[in-house]
Amino acid sequence: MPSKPPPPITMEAVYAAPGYLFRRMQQIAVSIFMEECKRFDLTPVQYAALIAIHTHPGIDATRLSAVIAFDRSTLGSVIERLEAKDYIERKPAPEDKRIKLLYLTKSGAAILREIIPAVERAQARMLEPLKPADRKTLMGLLVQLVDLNNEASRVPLRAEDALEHLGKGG
Amino acid sequence: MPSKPPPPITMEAVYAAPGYLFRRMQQIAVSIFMEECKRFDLTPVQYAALIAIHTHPGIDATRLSAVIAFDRSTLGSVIERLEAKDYIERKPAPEDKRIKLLYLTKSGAAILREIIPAVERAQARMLEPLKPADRKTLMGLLVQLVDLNNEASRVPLRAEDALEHLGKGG
DNA sequence: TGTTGATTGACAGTATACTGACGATCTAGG
DNA sequence: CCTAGATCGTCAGTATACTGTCAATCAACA
Repeated sequence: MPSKPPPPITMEAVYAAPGYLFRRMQQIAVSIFMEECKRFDLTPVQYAALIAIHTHPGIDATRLSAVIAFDRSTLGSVIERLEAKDYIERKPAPEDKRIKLLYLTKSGAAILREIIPAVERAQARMLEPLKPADRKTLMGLLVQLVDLNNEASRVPLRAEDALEHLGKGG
Repeated sequence: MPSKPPPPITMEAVYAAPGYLFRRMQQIAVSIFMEECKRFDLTPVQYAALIAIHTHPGIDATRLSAVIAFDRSTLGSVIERLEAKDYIERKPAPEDKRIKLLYLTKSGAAILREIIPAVERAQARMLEPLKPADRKTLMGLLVQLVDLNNEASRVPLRAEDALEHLGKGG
């Protein structure tokens, strides 16, 4: 029986590959986000971090990285920049000298309120070319895929675990 | 009539946002690619560049950036690294002193042949958690979305345009 | 022909993203 | 109490990704 021939080396194969499409779509998404939000001087990553700190005041950097599925090393510089812009502040934890707790400043809370409409517009624009039914289908499949592939990424999302020690009386 | 209330600020909203899901999926895709291909010392981007140079020998950096939808600045360092690994070589164009033409070396052609099965495995693994029918649906929608949003990215894909001057006799 | 405008590759600067390592610190076990 | 292991923030190193700029070069036009 004949063995399967090797796949042809063509750009068409690249253009149809999941990895290529995910990278391309991410580039497009960032581009649209930055365009809608350019008057705010906030990147998508910085936005996600602000939301997480707003939702969980007093979170530390390691737990924050688990909540938004971010590399801890990368997060260090993100936090630094947010602090430099006076959107967040770091306070040492009294009971653990290793930890620094993160809080939104008034400035940070204000920018968050202001930027949200722009973010909503950006998110809508990313899917706009699709028919409404297709948007739902795509998002549904993506949520599934990201969830089922969670452990495949270096920094899996640990939304609940990360918060056990945060005022929930775990 | 009552105006729509502002959306709540929650992590759930972030987790369901297209931009967040695209970023997350890209992280996962890169992670899987690197895992399957770690013995080859090639990144996803370097792989795409090699394929494009293989398909279009003698392409220059600017056209290459259009063919794989890459920033020209970024591409400079990618080319540098591929050249340092002796997978490609740069030759000055005789009729235009600004341009350097890109060619695969024997080493580059060899690594390409060897890595392809690993890349195929990686691409398959990214979609593996979904049912076969859902994989097709997702890829179909993504291809559409990336194509229809092409102009929204800073470096739109220009597959055909870029090759008008390359042995096709315009 | 000579100048204008566009293109090419290169560079500096910023911002993710990941690997691996490190000292400081905390926790558990003996 | 004291040490072994774990955790925390940080840092160095590499690799995308984008913005903006620059000199060299080329093409087109007056």
